[in-house]
Amino acid sequence: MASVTIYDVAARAAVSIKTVSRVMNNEPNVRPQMRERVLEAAGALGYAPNLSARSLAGSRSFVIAVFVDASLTLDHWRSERGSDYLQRIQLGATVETRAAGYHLLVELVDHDGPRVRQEVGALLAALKPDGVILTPPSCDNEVVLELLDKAGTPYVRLGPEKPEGRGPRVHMDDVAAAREMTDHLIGLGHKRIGFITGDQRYGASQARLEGYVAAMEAGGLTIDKAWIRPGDFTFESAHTAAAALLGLDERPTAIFASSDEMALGALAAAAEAELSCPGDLSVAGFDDSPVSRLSRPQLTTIRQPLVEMSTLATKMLINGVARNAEAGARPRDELIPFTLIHRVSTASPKG
Amino acid sequence: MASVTIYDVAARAAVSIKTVSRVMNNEPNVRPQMRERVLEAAGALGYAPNLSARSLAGSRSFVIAVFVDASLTLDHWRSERGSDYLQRIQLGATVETRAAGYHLLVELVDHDGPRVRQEVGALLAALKPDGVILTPPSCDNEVVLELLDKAGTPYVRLGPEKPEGRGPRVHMDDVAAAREMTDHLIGLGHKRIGFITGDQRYGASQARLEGYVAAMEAGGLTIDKAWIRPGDFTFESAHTAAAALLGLDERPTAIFASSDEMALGALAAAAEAELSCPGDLSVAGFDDSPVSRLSRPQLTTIRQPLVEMSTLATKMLINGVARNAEAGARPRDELIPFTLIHRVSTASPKG
DNA sequence: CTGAAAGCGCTTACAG
DNA sequence: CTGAAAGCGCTTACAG
Repeated sequence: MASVTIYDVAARAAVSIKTVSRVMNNEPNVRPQMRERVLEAAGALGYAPNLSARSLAGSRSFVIAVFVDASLTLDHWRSERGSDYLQRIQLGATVETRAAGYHLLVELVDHDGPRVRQEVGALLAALKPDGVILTPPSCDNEVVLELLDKAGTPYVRLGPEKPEGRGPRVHMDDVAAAREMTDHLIGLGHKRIGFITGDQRYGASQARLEGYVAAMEAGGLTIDKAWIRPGDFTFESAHTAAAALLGLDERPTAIFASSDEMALGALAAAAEAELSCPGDLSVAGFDDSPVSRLSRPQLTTIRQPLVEMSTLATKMLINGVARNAEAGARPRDELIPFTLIHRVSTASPKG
Repeated sequence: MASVTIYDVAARAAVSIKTVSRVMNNEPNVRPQMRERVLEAAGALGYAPNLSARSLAGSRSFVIAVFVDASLTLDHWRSERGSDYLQRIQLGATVETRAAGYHLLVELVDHDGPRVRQEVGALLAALKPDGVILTPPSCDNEVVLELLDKAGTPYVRLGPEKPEGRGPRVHMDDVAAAREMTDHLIGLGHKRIGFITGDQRYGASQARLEGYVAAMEAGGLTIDKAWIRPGDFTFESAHTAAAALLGLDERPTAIFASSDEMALGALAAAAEAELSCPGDLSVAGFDDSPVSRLSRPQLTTIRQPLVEMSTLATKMLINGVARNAEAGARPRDELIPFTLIHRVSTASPKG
């Protein structure tokens, strides 16, 4: 079926295509009566402007792209992990792009090796997106940032590690969050608190560890280095780590895992050691992912405002706020607040 | 920065733009030497063909869209459920589109009310996607199918309920899967098997119930209607349903939940009733979602081949297989096999 | 095997 | 407030 074009609408409304264009773009300088006629014709014909033509002729593509790391995504899938990080990021972006008449493109980017430059270069040249949302590690990749700057494509960095003047960012304070959770445990009376780290490929892992260390020090508690065990965000890694912690001569009375999924692994290890939670052992998670509510006891955790972050990032891109890299103007830096969700898995230690 | 166009490449290689076009599209009839020169020039210039221009001038847009229901998605988010259905569908589609040089667009569609026609019509007119992947309930929506047919846009229906001649589909047999799981429980020696249904807005919920009923009947077991309890795919709904089942005078020795998340709810109810799993009670799930491995005991469940399904659907769209609605030719119907994953949560009843 | 011309459906930059 | 012309960067259909 031949599609209906701006010419068909113009003919039916007996106006020029320019007038149709004005109406479709909500431009000023159209008499109400003309606008009415055009709208009527467009409605009757079921007209919708062709995106490709708009993009080619004009300066906007009505497309926002999200860059996601290819190998991390595939890894995540292969290791069958339950994180819904991407899903939440996407939800905010999809809803927001849709509301503004934009479209969301999900692009897998291979950040390892020398292909990045070629791949991202081609992506930007072919797509000409009006904005790009950068998830880790894209948000910290020098080549990606350079290419984006060179192409003049606005972008927002989601949860970046490197702050220094590299474009607008939207993030949360992982250090402060981990610190608050550790303070929560200390406040409950815990002195021996174990910590399970996340996958070191993510900057957040290091930040959360820092927060834990800072809070322990501020609380006057000396960290036994045996209390810090490596994990990689998987249930199994935390299961192993927690089992080791619980096998210590003086075992911790609380375990702070860097993700909810890992907290569940710690819970399983506790059950196997016949320790009740939170009676014998407190367990804290991080993320407030759906799985944090799928255990008994339900997990005390940190709520990451991922949907809010991607919603804001998308808005900035569409409003043009992200573009304001004015001479000397500092790029926007939005810190979104986290929340400690106190559920059932943490309590005061016995005695 | 002004982008590099086909003219720049043609000039540098000292050929016509048509030759550049041929090389970029891997068309025949180009001498190796010419091709070499063009490739060299394109590489040096960092040229990538503009998608909008290709789409406008040619017959392909290099875009595949996935239609996802808006309210179901928002509901899912609000109810904080842990299903990764969409994530898995998207993974297959993203990887496949990328491999073929295509791009994946995620479109939220509002299927309730009268807006569908306008919204989907505008989407197709504006985007002109080369193919559309239809997730439920898009795959069964008459207006969506009609619009797609009228526009001549190839599509694949993922997990549709209505089979009759409405375009190609890729799906799994939920009835057979539920039947196999029920047979598994019967084979273990269970006679009183409780069933928790899924959200009735999804066709799969009804199919799974049917499979359960069919297997019970085939096994010569009479179903007490108190054994079938309503759920909506959430942990809480199953927790309530399972508690009711366990409160029966003659309680079931096994519970088959229509999703993994619900199986975890059943597990929690069992723990509260001080019943061990699988010793006192067997619990089976459905989906093989990541959460099925996050419990102790790990869940026996049905693996849904979602990534395989979306991968195949995308391939069909890109290969043009989905387009073959030749006169009289029956649309492709691909049934992807499921797998019963026997883990720890199911065993023979005591005694 | 190669290329010159026309046109895809819009927006831009101008003119009136 | 409205419109005629040019052009965005490609592919199509055709000629040689």
